[in-house]
Amino acid sequence: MRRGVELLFFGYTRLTRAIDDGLAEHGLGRAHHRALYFIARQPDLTISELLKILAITKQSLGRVLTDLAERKLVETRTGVVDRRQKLLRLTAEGVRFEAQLFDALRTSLASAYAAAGQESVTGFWRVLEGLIPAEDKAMVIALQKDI
Amino acid sequence: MRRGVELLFFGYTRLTRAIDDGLAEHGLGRAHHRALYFIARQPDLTISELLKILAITKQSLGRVLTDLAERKLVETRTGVVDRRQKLLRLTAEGVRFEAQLFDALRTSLASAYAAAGQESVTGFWRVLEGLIPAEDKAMVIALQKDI
DNA sequence: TAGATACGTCAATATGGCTGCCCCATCTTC
DNA sequence: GAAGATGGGGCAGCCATATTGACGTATCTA
Repeated sequence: MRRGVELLFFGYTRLTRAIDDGLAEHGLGRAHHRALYFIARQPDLTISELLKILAITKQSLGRVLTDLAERKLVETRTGVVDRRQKLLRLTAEGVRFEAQLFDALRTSLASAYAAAGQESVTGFWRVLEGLIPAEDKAMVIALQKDI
Repeated sequence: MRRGVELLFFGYTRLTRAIDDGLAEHGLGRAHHRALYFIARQPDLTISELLKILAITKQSLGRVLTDLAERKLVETRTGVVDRRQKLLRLTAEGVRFEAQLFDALRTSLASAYAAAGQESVTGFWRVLEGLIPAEDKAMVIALQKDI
């Protein structure tokens, strides 16, 4: 039990640290990366969808998105079916930047995957899925539909 | 790959959220819990050891420990072999409180473990171990010696 | 037309990090 | 025994990221 808690703590914090330098070059923090990541993942995401994923307040997200827009990493378009919505997308530059950050994550994860073996990776996923509360599960599964 | 990143993000954040209410009752935050946790884990830990584990600065930790001491959850004693050191310990109240918080974590983890099966749990551990950089590994292993 | 929804924004506040600098007590080494 | 290294504490100031509550506007739906 304690082992799981600790490994999760160390694994998560060390993985996230892997991209701090890349972010700092643009004067951004981890919060920006999280937004960037999920926008990259699901282009034309709306604000309210992103709010659900990140589980932060509108104000917190607003600041982050403003920063990203100022740096021309993210752009918004008015929704087609509902003009109140804003659809979020990465700019070409945003795509490049996110890919660069993701590369650092991928490198770390890939070496952990390789060291542990495919079977372990499946177990890793299974346990983590079990940690997600029922009310959030639908959202996470929706994300992974188009992996 | 993206799946691993996402699951780690959701799994970690959702697990940590499980204890926010318990902490808030004492006016504490997650930083306090992390200190509490590792002191519970290894009584008579020194300040510098805890600093290495948490990988934060002395000042940040200082504030946290002050809060915990004020609430009489943690106490310090002068080191035996080296009188400059302070050995950190939970008070009886601290032990009770940490156990209560840990219980929330255990409940979440236990249900994830049960749903995934023992084999998956082993894989979960293996992958997470692979995420810990070589320079931190010795420290984590030392922690787990006396599980 | 009335109400709900999506988004934006103001002000104020809290938490948890950081840097740089300086202090004291104690241990170690010469 | 003196000099320097180490463990710990503390100050001032800063930054990033989150919170709440309230209010405004555009747009959709009944």
